[in-house]
Amino acid sequence: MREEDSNWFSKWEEELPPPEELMPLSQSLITPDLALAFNIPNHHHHAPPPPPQRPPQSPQRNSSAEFDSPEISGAGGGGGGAGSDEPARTLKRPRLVWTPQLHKRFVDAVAHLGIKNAVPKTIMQLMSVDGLTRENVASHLQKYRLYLKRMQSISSGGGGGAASGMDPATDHLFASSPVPAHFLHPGRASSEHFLPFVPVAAAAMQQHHHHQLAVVAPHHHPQLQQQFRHFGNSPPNGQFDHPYMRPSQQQQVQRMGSNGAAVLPPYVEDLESSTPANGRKVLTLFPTGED
DNA sequence: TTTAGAATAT
DNA sequence: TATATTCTAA
Repeated sequence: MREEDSNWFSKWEEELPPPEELMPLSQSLITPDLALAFNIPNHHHHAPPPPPQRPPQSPQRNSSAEFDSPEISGAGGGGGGAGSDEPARTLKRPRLVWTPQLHKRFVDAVAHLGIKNAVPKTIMQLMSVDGLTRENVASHLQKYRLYLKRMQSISSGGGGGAASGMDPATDHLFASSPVPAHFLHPGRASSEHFLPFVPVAAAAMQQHHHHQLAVVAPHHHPQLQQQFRHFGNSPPNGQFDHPYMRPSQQQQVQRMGSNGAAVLPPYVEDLESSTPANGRKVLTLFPTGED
């Protein structure tokens, strides 16, 4: 019927940067130890296979540990604690750093899913960022919602100007990506074709063909964000950075032929890991060289 | 059971 | 502070 509905996704895809636009990885930033731990060949340039991070939730046990972190996390000796015998099952992963690019991915996924269907699991699947866990997304989503709420409060109450209550440092990340209008006033999209119901792509199950509900059951009522005046959230300038990275590795995200399953183009993360004195690894998505 | 959401911890 | 982890509800 409406071509718009059918095209919205295509159009959205088009705006995605081609592989040529992909940002060069800065693998060199990866410490030798990390590279070794992740089986990353020491390629000064080029794009080596992404670091196989331990799959988030593996219902099935992969008998073969893809990689085990050597002494980078354990270090020291003296027992090392839990890591001695046990495989990388309960290993702590490096802390994820949400770069503007990654956040952009996040926003895009949420935007196209709709607030209603934007749940951590779905978002995670749509983002197709390997290594991303539901927890990562959930945590970020939590903060993102607070951010949106804060913006609503500002525009609504307006007590003292938009600048009030705005933490530059805190909101800077979120400010990097424009907030879709539907986020602010769900249910009523003035000049935006908004899909009332978006069947989640899901389908991204583990290696196994275990079928899971691809759609979120509209059981509960999503708390509707009160509509508020649309205030110019567009960043001053130079906020549009959509340089993506090279396609991610194997990503079992397949689009559902049934309905317009949203599949975001592969996303790759450059990881730059640092090993602070604490020994806690830090996973960093390398920025695309924006300002 | 699993998952979302919020609270809390590091 | 940012993110992870934990806890509780649905």
